[in-house]
Amino acid sequence: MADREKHPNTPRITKNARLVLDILRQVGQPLTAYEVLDRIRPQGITAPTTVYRALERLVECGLIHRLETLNAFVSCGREEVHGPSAIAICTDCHGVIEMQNDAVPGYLYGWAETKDFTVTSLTIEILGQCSQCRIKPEPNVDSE
Amino acid sequence: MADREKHPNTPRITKNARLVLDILRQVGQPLTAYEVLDRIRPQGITAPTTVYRALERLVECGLIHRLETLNAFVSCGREEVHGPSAIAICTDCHGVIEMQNDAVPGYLYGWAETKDFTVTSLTIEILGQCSQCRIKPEPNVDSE
DNA sequence: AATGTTATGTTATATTATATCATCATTTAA
DNA sequence: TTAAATGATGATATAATATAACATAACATT
Repeated sequence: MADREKHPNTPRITKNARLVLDILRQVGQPLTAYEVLDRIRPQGITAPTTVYRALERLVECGLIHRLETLNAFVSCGREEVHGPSAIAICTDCHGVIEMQNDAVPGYLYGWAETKDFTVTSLTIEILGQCSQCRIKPEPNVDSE
Repeated sequence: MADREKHPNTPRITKNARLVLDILRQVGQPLTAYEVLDRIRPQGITAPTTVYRALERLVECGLIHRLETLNAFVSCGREEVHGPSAIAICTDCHGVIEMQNDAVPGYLYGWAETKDFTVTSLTIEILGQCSQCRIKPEPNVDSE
């Protein structure tokens, strides 16, 4: 409630949004909408629409990120995110590293401005391999 | 052919890739795979698979970009692209502006390195409104 | 010609996302 | 206190995006 007072233009966190947020926080990794749905079924949620609505709300609240390159959603590293961030995603373990530095967004906004382009959203995603997974590569099933 | 000599690890441009590339170049705007399919049907192509294969090849060749935020594909502004670029996409007219500057990718690579993260791909997309569309807004259907 | 390799064709299906409309809950205002 | 308005949820259907799997064709090499 304090949240709402501080950020009155932000949608409130409804019952379903709460359920979805808890799942994403508990997992700590990106999940697709349907993966969320599978985990939320025990709570009586059966329709994709329901999950998508909750996810959309949470994105608007800045509590989760949508990862365009994975078609998935992940809870923010910090409690809440303000302004755009860059996200590195390990394609092996699906771990996520967030960068909250303003430098890159700042630069991109600046560039957009020179093109007389009005920015409404910024997506910066980096796919690759985290240090853990480089050291200890995916256990290969048929490595004879 | 000179191309293949210069970039031997790049897939060659096959018949279908050629067809798709020509369409994307002619249109000059992002198209979804199925929009490409519609325009390529007259050439006897009927299956999504065929289009996706061609698109994948063209992305590998660096001749087109995949736009993650639109699930669409657009031919490169330049003949061919080397290294990652930032792309601004107008949500009104779907026009695309490419930035080929190395600064941002360089910064992001640097950041990834500090996290000991090995980058395999970089996606930078900016959604918003181009100057044209800000001046002359979308003709609103029911503006009474 | 036999073989291997790459590209293409064909069918089916998986995955991701939205539209639509009905119902329920909560607030607002008469 | 009810009526109206608004916002959230539920339920069903379907749209839009993408891939799997396997068959055939084209082409190069031997």
